Amino acid sequence: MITVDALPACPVETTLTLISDKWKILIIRDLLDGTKRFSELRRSIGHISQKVLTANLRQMEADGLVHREVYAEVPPRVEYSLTDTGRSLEIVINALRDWGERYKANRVA
Amino acid sequence: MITVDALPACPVETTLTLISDKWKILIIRDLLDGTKRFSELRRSIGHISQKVLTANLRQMEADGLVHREVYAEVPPRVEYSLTDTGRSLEIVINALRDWGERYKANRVA
DNA sequence: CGGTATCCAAACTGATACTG
DNA sequence: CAGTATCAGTTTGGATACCG
Repeated sequence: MITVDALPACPVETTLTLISDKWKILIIRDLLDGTKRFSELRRSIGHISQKVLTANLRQMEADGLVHREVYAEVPPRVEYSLTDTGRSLEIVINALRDWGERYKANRVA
Repeated sequence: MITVDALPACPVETTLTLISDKWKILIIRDLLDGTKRFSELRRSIGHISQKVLTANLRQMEADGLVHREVYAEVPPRVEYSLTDTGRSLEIVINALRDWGERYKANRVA
């Protein structure tokens, strides 16, 4: 858990502290579509190792962005979803998406 | 220069390819205030080494985000500014800033 | 299935020294 | 001033093996 005191003064840096890792943004992008299991998430993100995905999800859970629900079944099932805070990042993701689309369009033009 | 062909299909990932490095976002944040010399930029960003700042600026120049102007003086003067494409990232930066402010406010509350 | 633990190679970073 | 070059130290990441 990143405490308030440890957050940088600049709000831009605050956000970067929480999601600058590129995987985190992709995790949020994919969880915006709804709850996903660990393996589903791994597949939808693309090329990410189990270790790195786990580490990212644990941090995001600690930071209050992601909710982790463990079902006591055999075989085990673990589902990940966005918290309200995590979902509020949709605005940021959309800004990234819009800009990426325009950048590509300009490059082709 | 990242060619169009090399850009990921997902526009979110395209944007990340260009600016996911946290320094790049801070560089853009600071250049949004106007043209800056190398040393000014280094100071305004905070704790960044000369090597890393140079490397980031070179890449951003190649990607068409930043303009580099060298003045043939002694001592030399090099000024960096945003291109139109670079400046268009202001929307993204603002989204990051707004979200960071809200996140901190909620943490305190 | 969804992890954790371990090892190792590769990437990044920081400090330092030097230059046009 | 604004770099480039080099090298050691730290981090990061992938591969593998094993567990509840």
